[in-house]
Amino acid sequence: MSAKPAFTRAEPDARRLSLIEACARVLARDGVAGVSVRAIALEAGVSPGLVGHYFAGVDALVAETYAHVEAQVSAAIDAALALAGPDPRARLDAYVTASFRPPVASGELLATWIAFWSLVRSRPDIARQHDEQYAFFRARLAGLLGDCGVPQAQLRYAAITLTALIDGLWLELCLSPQAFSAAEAIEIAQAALDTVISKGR
Amino acid sequence: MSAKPAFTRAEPDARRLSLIEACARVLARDGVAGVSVRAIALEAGVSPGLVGHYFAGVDALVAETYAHVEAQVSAAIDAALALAGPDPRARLDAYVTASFRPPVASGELLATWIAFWSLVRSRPDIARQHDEQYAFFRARLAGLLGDCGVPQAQLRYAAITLTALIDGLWLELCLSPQAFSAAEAIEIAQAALDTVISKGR
DNA sequence: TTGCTTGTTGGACGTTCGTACAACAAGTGC
DNA sequence: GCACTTGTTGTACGAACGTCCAACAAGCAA
Repeated sequence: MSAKPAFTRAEPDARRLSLIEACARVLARDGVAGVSVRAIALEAGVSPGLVGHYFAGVDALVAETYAHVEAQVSAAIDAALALAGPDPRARLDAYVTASFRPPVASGELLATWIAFWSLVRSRPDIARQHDEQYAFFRARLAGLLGDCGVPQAQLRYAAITLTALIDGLWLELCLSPQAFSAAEAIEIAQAALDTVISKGR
Repeated sequence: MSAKPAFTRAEPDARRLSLIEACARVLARDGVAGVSVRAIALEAGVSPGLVGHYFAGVDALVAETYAHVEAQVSAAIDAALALAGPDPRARLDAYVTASFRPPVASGELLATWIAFWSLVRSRPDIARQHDEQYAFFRARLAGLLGDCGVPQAQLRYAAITLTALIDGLWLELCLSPQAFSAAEAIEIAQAALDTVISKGR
């Protein structure tokens, strides 16, 4: 008679991933306040002790969850870029459009971002992770802008400007979706693109 | 022989205010994770039970702290506007400049904002408070823009755009002050002002 | 001075937290 | 089939949490 196994032994990487995904779900459902070792273990269908076996603490797990979710966001944007083809301006438009549609713009994602932001000020390692992430955001956008003819000397300002604008629109859109629509956010961001690109010519 | 009083009885409004200020200090020092009834009471030099006597819970206290801190921010901006005199464009410049200098742009303030944001998704009353607050932000900016000649038909988009840009710059400036400087943020925001205003003419 | 109102205290209570660890069992190599 | 490694469990522990409330005392009215 074969009894059901008491647990299944997973590949370490797979188990880490399942815990990270469980953390993302808890953040999406209950926000920062709902995150705890036990809640995450319960969500992952795993005993509480296992969380400590893979992560130094909740903070570290949140930081890795942010990195994982951010990688998904980047993948979604890269997919949109690939779909847009080679035309530089079409690629920028695709970047903007993808930024304000699911899965990038969503209240569930916002919870992960906020949880991560709340750690930046007190944890130097997480501050560094944040800096690297946003430097990457700006660098990717600067590349797209350069392809559209924005001169090198203006790339830094242009990238900071558009990253901040998109970030601000994204944040307010996720926090209160009824203040303005995703379509309006796209329209606004593309108008800003027009200005930045035409100025550079 | 007059012994030292065991406690001093305060005006209800004054006591509420001291608790709100203590909450703001705890948020600034320890972030969202450090906020608890006991920590706030200790910071205010008051017994833990008193917090429950004035506020329904930590969430309500955080919401009122946000409102209070936001009122200080608005007061700082209004003071900058008053100092700028009557010229519409000078007033807009003052608005932007004040937005990126202390006390508006500061990591301590950010902690209060993040704590508040973390409550928006799960608490409908706090979501409403947020919506009203940002509607006010946009309305004030729309007023200043209208004084600069931006036509009525474009006021809504212009206000959304500039609020989002300033918000995004402010957020990234507070999170990682070394990515770009306050002076650069001011320069960027004023360039955006130029564009929006000249487009309207 | 006396009595009343009520802001305030401080601790009890049950819950939940993160951590640690001994025991267990799944999978692997031999 | 056996021993070994180690991923996994489940619990115990102390600390910290929010809530509650009886007792206390400051300040006011009479």
